This record gives sequence, C-alpha cells and structure tokens, in this order.
Amino acid sequence: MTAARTWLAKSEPSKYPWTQLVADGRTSWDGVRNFEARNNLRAMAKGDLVLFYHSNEGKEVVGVARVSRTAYQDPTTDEDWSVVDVEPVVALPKPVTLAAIKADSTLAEMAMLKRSRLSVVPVTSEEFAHILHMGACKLSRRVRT
DNA sequence: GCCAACGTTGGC
DNA sequence: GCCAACGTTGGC
Repeated sequence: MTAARTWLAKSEPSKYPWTQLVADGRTSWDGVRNFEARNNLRAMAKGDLVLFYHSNEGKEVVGVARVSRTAYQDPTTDEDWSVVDVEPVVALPKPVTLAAIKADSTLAEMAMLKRSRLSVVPVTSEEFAHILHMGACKLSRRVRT
C-alpha cells in the first residue's frame, strides 16, 4: 500500500461549486477530457485528499474533498474517460487564493502553477500541508486515512 | 471579453 | 510522423 497522495482539482463555481458538493454529500467528478488529467484520476486511491479549487471565479482553494470511489468509466460518454467519486471533508476557514499561492515561494513548484490548464494535478504532501495552514485549516482525526 | 498557453486533430 | 490549425481552459 503506497502512502495516500494528495491532489488538486478545479471546478468552475458556475458549473459545480464547493457548496454544491457539500449539499450533495458526494459527487462523481466527471467531464475530464484530458489524458493527463484522466491518468491522475486513475492514480487516485480511496481516501486520497483533494484540494477543491474554484477556477475562473474566485480562483482560490475553498475546501478539501476525499476520494470515496476510485476511477471508473465516465457514465456521460462511451469513450475511454474516467471519473472518481468525491465527498466533502472540510471547507477552508480562509480560502487560499491563486495570488497567495503565487506569492509564496514554497509553493513555486506546484504543478497547478506549472501546468495551469490541467484540471486535475498532483500536490505534494508539503504543498498540501502548507495550503491547509494558509487556509487556517486543521485536519481533524476523522480526515486522516 | 480578450488572449496566451497548450493539448488535440487532421492533412499531407 | 510532422506540424499547422483549431478548440478549450483559465488568468487577467
């Protein structure tokens, strides 16, 4: 068993905001149509934590979600794309903006900055912890996998 | 709303 | 298999 990994996934708030995930309790992360993003989805393990980022509007990390089901066929297409299921874990008390991420030298190597158009990217455990810290978010025991 | 970045498609 | 055209994402 490899160590749990952490990720960042983008959603446009006008399409599927964090509040909707909280309201739904669980959702399938569909619509990914990029090979690299798809491969990242397929690399997710159950229990992996995912930073939920609002693109276009807000441009900030707003919460932490958790993978509740690993990759399976995207039901919205016959083609070879995948979805995972995620559930909300906790909202960040202080959302972490893209500007704040860019301004922080310890986050300069983040994949989301280097590969800005990729909707699902890996996050190192250091980066993950740092963003939670910036977001004034303490992971409680129930979050740990 | 514009435009840069960049992944994907399709002609050759 | 190369590369130009095209489409989409996402920041500004």
